[in-house]
Amino acid sequence: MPSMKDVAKLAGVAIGTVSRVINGNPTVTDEVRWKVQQAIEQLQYVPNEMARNLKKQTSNLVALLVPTVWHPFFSELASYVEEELDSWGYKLLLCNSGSKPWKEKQIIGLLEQNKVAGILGIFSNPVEESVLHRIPVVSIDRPFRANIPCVTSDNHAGGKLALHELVKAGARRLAYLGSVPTVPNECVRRRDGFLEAASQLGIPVTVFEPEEPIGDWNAYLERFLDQTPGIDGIFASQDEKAIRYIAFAEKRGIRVPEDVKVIGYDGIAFEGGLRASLSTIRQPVEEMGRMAVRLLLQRIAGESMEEKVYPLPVVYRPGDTT
Amino acid sequence: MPSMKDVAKLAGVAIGTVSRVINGNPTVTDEVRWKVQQAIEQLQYVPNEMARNLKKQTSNLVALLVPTVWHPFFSELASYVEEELDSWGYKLLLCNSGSKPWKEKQIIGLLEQNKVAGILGIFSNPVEESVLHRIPVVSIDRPFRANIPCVTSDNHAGGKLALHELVKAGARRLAYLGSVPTVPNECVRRRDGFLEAASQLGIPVTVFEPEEPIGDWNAYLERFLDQTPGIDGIFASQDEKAIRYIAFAEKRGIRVPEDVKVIGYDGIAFEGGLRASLSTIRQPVEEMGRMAVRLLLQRIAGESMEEKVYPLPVVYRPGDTT
DNA sequence: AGCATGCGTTGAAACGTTTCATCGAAGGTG
DNA sequence: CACCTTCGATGAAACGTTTCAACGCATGCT
Repeated sequence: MPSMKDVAKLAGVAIGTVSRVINGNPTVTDEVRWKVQQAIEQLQYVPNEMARNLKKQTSNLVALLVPTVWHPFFSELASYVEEELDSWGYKLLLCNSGSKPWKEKQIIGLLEQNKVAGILGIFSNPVEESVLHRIPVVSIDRPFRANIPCVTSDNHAGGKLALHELVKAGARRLAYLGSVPTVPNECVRRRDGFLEAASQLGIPVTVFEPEEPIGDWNAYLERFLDQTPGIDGIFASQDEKAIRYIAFAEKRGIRVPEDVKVIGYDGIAFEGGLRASLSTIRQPVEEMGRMAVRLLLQRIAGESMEEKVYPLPVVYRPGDTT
Repeated sequence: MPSMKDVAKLAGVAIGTVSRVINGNPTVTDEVRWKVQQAIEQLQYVPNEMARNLKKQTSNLVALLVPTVWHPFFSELASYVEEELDSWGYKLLLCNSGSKPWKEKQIIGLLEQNKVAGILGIFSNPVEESVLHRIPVVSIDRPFRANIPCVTSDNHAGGKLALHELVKAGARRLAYLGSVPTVPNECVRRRDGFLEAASQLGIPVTVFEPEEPIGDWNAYLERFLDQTPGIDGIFASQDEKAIRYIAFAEKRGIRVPEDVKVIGYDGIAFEGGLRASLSTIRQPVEEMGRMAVRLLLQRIAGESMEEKVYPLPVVYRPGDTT
């Protein structure tokens, strides 16, 4: 592999001059620039990014930390994040935490060693304060700490929207099928928006939330059905929950949407999926991904942030379940 | 950020000694090791991976190049690849090529600059010979060149399997809904396996393949229906095609599986999706991902490969469309 | 006592850049 | 003509590691 030294020798200039040509520094004579470019061409020289990074003490790598990329929402997100990063000359390091706090910590440690320029994450637990001093971090979906910028969908508005759409579809006896409320992802805000709008309209809502991550879905949904007799409308905090509910309910002879209307949240459900699609509150995944990247790059550039949580507008995507 | 120099000074030893302690070199006295570890602890020292990489002229980064991670097959693959890499101490660099040859080339160039340890890819066009001399490469799904190891599913066997399952389900007048045959992904082998098994049983098959990537699905499927009247069984070269066909056909009053049985290929279709699932030939995604990683790491370690194409066994996953 | 042996440690070179103080020549001014 | 600027180019230091030849010091052998 040829290095700058070789280029410099061949072009008959100093090594620093080669550097300036490569970095587009304008204080170079056209003649010299031409000679250097010739030499680069001839030697097929390509700059060694590692050396550059070592010198500059930062890399062109940005990490995206997700629970698992094998989930439509996260893979769609990753896709946009990669695209946006690429357009700014950064590369994407993808890490799966499996939602395990210890794994998350370990990964962040490794990322520090690798001197990534910044970290984008859907975190499962708060990021250590000390890390924040050393690496720019932007959180997605989960506002753990006040001092990390966080990009989310407008969960509160989404919850309200879900309620209004269920009512519009004719449902009157509603249930909320939620997530563990102690994990501060934004599901609680979806719930609160939903409940707030419901109470404004004087509509009763049964809230059903697990106390810990769900292991046995069948048992869980069985319990849900028991506790919500006569229900005719459901808002699920995530599409996946909605889909599982529907599969389970139909086996029990409950028809969707005739007997029960269902609205999910996320917008992951395979568009034009087999036979039916889920009505859902669609998160603005693309905007969230791109915005998170741009915020992170601002941080990397040393600019300060204006606000702390950036909620992005959601839309209702009608399907066949309302 | 403290460096080895600081640690060495604090521990009162030479800088090289610190290096040996960190790398677990056994030729270090327990006493010295202890002193160094104390110093590391005290200074909160973490090795700088960049400097290490520069010196060793390689990184702990492996790139995975996919057309788009926003496709269930690729995101599942990425997930397993990441996990396997992680277990070997490598990190995953994710790149989307968008199936664009120019983009693919550009990315590979950047990866070279970044001195990735190796590249795993679902390539859309042949990788330049010169690159192969410099970086270990393993191809997934598409055996472009004889000199790159390639991990695929056993497409030929998968095609045969599809035929037998369609016949078992009672179909007799079959069609193959395929992909552009000039792109040497392995779809042609699926077709050939399908046709071979069909001719052995003396069953006629209508082959329908686009000449270029499909733009207008409606027009395309319209044409397909016109050219395959009276068909009662379809093998689609990819799940996505199968799903689109079904959605389109049902609008035309064709019932699946009553009128037409359908089998896809990939195994991506959302398990337990809304109401119905696709019958499909499932690729062994996990095995493919892990094997590709292991092959690549062998290459990186300088070992030679035994064979060139590694086909992994597929299974039939029955759904509601046969 | 003299000498080879082996082991643990040292110090410096090297990896390939960027950056900065310095230098030399050309051009403008008094 | 001497002097000050300006501008392009130079050369070396620095980034934080790894690696390797060399070194000093016990130890065991003759």
